[in-house]
Amino acid sequence: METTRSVTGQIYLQLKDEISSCRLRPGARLPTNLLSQRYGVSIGVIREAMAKLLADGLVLAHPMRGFSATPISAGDLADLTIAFIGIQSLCLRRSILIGDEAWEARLCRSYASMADLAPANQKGKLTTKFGAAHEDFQDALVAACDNPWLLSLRSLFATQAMRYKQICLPKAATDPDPMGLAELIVEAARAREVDKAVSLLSESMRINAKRFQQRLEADESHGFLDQDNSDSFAANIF
Amino acid sequence: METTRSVTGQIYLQLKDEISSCRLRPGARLPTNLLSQRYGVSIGVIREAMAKLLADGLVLAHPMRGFSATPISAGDLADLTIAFIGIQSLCLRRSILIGDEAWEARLCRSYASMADLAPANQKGKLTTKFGAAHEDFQDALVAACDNPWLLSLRSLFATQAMRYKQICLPKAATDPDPMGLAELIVEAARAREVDKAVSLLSESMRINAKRFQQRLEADESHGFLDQDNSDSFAANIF
DNA sequence: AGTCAATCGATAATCGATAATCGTTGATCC
DNA sequence: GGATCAACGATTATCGATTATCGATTGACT
Repeated sequence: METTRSVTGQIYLQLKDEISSCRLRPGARLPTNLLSQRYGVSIGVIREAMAKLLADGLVLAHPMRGFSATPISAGDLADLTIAFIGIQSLCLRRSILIGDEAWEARLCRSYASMADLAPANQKGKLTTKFGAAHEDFQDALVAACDNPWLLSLRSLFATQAMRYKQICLPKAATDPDPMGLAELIVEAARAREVDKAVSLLSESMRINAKRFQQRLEADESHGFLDQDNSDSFAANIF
Repeated sequence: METTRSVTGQIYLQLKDEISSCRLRPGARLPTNLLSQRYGVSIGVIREAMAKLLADGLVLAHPMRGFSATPISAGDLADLTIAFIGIQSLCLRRSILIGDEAWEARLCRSYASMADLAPANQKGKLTTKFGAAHEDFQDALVAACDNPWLLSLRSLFATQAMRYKQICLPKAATDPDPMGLAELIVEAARAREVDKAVSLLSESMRINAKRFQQRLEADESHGFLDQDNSDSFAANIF
């Protein structure tokens, strides 16, 4: 989309990053005038960036009352997980169906480099390196999927999931089995056992989501995720 | 979204309608200045509406070269069909899983009113009434799905499919069996035979898409869908 | 004559200011 | 004393004009 050259595109990417990383807190109001002077651009640019973020589901529009970062909640995570698993499964199905040797090779390579980083991860904290490797592995699984619609949907959900990762990972319990079912998934995928691969991947995603879910529910019971911190939104933003 | 009250929202809906109905031809350029004077609003409003249409996949953005209505093609229809079937299946699965008696009742009602209109349709031309009934039937199938993500994806694809309907239906061959597999689908859904219902619905959608596909390929071989009519875009728009 | 560069017209992207809208506060009335 | 309404302040939505960018055309140079 060559979004990096236009001012709007740059602002969009910055805001997307700030919201994805939860530096802009879920539920926080996003006044256009404050943002425009913060970034040194006009209000129109901010509004246009907001429109794109709206499409990503990263912000909510309140008519005549501006925008806010979309809140996160245990309930939304549950919905998101179901939908994400569904899309990822569709992509994987198609990927296995039409993937060639090159796809298999990349998948194995990706799995290997993730496995290399797993021991380091066992120490207790998830390194960003391992996180990146895990994402690369997920990408490799569906790399052969040729359907642009499914792929764009997948990246939509990946963006959403990112926010929950950022919120939950630092506080979540150590993953007892970071490699999960990865090896079995690779085997099933290479053997073109579609249903098996899909159900394994689904199970793997469900397990991960559950850890986040528990973390979120604990937070919610303490009111940590109150979306109504509108009075201190200025502090939230910067 | 209360989109009807703001100027941007109204313009968005108008443009969405004009593109969905193919009154704004696929591939046609959409110069912001022309549109702004056409609708009597500022360029900013047009741009903001474009951003939303971009999210709907109804327009394409060409950096520094404006917007155009997204082209349609046999290839895109093929991709779209696969993705749409996938999403619709996910919605249907969930709908059958948690649908109650009220859902069953609505489904039967919807099927009945479609069946009532089928004989009239047999005469040769698809009435808009039957089309609406068919859409209502599709909605009723997934009405019990409670996942907002899946539902919004479904409406996204429904919008896309609308364009192909508008283009292909008037020229397509008469549907020999307009009711398709509807009755079997209803039976399977009510019996909670998830896999059966899903595969029947998938098959039904595939058959429909195939008719459009053939029509499109015929048109493409005659060059009717050339996207490169940029010189006469003004004539295209109005 | 062919190729490359500078210029020109057309169009898109951005801006600053204006108009419209909402929530709130304070005064008035019951 | 409590409730209602009106004016105010804050914030958003919209506009028209300015600036930046693109593609094509013309002209010079090899």
